[in-house]
Amino acid sequence: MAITRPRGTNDFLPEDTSRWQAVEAMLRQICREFAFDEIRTPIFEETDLFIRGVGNTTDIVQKEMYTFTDRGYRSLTLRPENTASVCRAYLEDKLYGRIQPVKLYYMGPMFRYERPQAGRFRQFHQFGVEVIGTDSPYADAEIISLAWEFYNRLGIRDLKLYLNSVGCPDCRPRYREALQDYFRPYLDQLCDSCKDRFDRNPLRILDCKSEICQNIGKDAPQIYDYLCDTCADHFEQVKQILDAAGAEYLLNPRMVRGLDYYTKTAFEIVVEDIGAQSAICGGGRYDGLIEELGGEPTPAVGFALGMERIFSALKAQGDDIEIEDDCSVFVISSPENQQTRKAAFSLCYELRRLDIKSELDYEGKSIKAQLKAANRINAAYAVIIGSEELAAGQVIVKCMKDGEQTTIALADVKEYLLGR
RNA sequence: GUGGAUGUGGCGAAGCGGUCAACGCACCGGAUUGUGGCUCCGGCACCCGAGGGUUCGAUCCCCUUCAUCCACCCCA
Repeated sequence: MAITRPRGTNDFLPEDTSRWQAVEAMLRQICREFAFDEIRTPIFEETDLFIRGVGNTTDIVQKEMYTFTDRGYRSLTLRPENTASVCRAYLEDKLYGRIQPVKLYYMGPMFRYERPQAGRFRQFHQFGVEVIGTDSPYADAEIISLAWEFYNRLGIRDLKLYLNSVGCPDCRPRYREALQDYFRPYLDQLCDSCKDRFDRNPLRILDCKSEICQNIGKDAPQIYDYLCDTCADHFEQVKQILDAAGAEYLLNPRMVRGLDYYTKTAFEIVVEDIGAQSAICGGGRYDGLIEELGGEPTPAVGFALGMERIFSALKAQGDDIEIEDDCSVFVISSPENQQTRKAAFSLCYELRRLDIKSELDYEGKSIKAQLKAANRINAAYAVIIGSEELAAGQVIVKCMKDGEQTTIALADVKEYLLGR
């Protein structure tokens, strides 16, 4: 095979796309119930949007972006995530002038240049929601419950919801310093990646898989002791609202968000048994992003969930989405009689207009072969238009399940089949 | 970017230095007259990811390369 698809991309075949469509329909339905409207933004944007929006220090910006120069010498980037674009649209399209908050959802492909692995692709698909224009903890709780409801409806089990607060530009730096002060004496004992993390993102040391680092980090200061009053209060309210709603969450003070723009609430939904990339949904509050992009200070919350990981989880848990793979009617004609073939074509067309899924043979195969084809695609009925039948204005309707067949008038087939 | 595993027909899968590269599934055709699903018969890899090398001889050994999978990193 000469040309293959680019590394880390997938072809979704009919047996896949029907499942995707079912999940997408479920997501749209839930969004309707929660009063979110869809937004579609470009798949590529000016590179600077992501540098400013996602954060120059993040892995995404530093090594994972698909950036190219177009013929007008503009630097463009395939979107690695969609929140920055939605915020850009909020400003550019003046959504701040509408009723606040603005509640939007999106779904579509995202692109990150990473080594592929279980649950990780270079082109992957996210569904996400954003609530822009309110700092209410109810908004945080709302989107969390939306995500949770979705997974429950889908039937994914053993989910864990991790909740944390990562503070804000007022209080996070203080915590960061406290952590660095704490780890500094142990710096040369930490694992290699944690030595890097020390400067880049000391919060991540707490989450290291190495036992040594875990042990060293045991008595490290907790974020909760450093949150400012505003953040602490907000966090407290989110927890109380979730408690009141009966949501089960786990506080995870070590959970860090990868993207620079997060403030206050951070959450993650995780399923075991889909491999190392077990985060199936991640989100939080990003009160500083709109301002960073040149707008008025505007609070917002959102999350993104990975579509591919949904299917991994379903598969790992032995579940599948019910899909219809049968055809209702196969119309058969006599291969040697063009009149019957045309009559079959016409009947097929009419059945389709009645919303009856119908097929017929194009190749002039023998009746035996056509019946075989009907059987193979799981047709419920075969309608046989033979020369003799056509001459008499009749057709044979054969039930493929039990083999019973009856001869009826051609004019009556549609009604007959509609009644089945 | 780093590490490990793998790469034989549409799919699954034997063979691992020397007979025509097993087998199963799928697919195609046939088993008398216009009728499927079962059974039976027949067909289906000048080639073993690609390129080089070693050898009298390589799918099986070596090198390079590409791809896939898994893990690190990070994240959805």
